Amino acid sequence: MNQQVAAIGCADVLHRIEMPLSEVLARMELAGVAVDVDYLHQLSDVLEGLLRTKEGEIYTLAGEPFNISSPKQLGQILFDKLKLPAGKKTRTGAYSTDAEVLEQLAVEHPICRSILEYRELSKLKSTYADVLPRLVHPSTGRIHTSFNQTVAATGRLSSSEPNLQNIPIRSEAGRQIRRAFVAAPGNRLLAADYSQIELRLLAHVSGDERLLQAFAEDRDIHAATAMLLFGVPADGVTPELRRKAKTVNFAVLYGMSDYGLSQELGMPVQEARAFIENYFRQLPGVRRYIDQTLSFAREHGFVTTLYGRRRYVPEINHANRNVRQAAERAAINSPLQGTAADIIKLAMIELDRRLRREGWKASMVLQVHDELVLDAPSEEIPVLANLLRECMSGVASLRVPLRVEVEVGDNWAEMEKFVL
DNA sequence: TCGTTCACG
DNA sequence: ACGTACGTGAACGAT
Repeated sequence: MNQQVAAIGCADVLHRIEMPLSEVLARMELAGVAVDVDYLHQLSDVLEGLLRTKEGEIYTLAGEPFNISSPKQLGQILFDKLKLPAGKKTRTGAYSTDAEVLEQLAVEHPICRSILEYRELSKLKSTYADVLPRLVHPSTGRIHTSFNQTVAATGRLSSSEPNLQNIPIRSEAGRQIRRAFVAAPGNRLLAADYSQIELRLLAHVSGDERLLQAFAEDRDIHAATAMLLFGVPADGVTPELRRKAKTVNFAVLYGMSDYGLSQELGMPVQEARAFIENYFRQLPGVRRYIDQTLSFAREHGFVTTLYGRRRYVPEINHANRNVRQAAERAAINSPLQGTAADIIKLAMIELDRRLRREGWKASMVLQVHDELVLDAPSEEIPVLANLLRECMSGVASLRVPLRVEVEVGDNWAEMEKFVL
């Protein structure tokens, strides 16, 4: 088995990453993370009240009660009874009622906004507020997730039972869930995340001069992209231009199509295509990287990360265009997402080794793809914060610096920048 | 068990 | 003419 692994260039990934990491993950799972159960029970009650109110609103607007959580019943109310214009269909041919559709219909009828709000609150209550307290272990008083090493095709970890990698943060109501994740008594949470790691890796692997320079100067990368794309000076980058550039940057990482970008930016396909052409004109190294990656994938049937991890993309030469293009997007994205996974895994191994060798009381408790969370005694925080930053930023030497942002707080929602 | 929806990076 | 962003896990309703 070792010979076969070595023969495909994965010896380092196996012996220097995955095998040592398994012990680190075991320690993290055993350590668990503290949650404030009383707070979650209160939050659940609040959500229950808000849901009841919202439910009544929706029944009144619909003229009858129905199961709001049933996409089928909801579709009948919206598209048959209220005669709202149906949008896209689902894979099975039913009219979609997802957030994107409801957002568009919100200008037509107030019930749509109410349903969006109901959905948000319902998600928070049923997936988080009601479930997390039941998963607190009776003897440790903490939640012990599983970090899965062999699930994600790119080399990322996944987390299950419960998934602690999708705890809400984007909405204000969602952040109330995150507040329940706390440090042990006398401790604080220390969190560090890689800033723009996938775009930095794109700069590294593509060698694109302007991208490299932007990161060397530690520029706001989306603003810098906006300057290039729209030909404006730094003080001409409006929030709107920056937002568009940010979308284009994400689109590149995901192997964009002109159609996909046009949908995302709400503009004609022609315009989106012009954006893309302009992007590649300004950043020719990125186009070369994409061309070379696709060409390699078509020839070999797989792509690799910086450390030799493979993602097989057998459908890269498929006759069906949709199938083939999906494989192409995966081939473009996987080396970036996968190298980022390799890098944080190496940092976790190094950090764990130092925590043990040097006798720190702190524990690594969570990993969320580009972020590590530690539960640490308050007195360890100042020095530990620097150790954490050094481990994460120093684990790989690339053509761009790996910037790490460190935060401290009493709970996972209310973190402040660590400054020393 | 599958489809839909939605939480995260 | 058509139409998808990459990677996950979980709850819920319908079957």
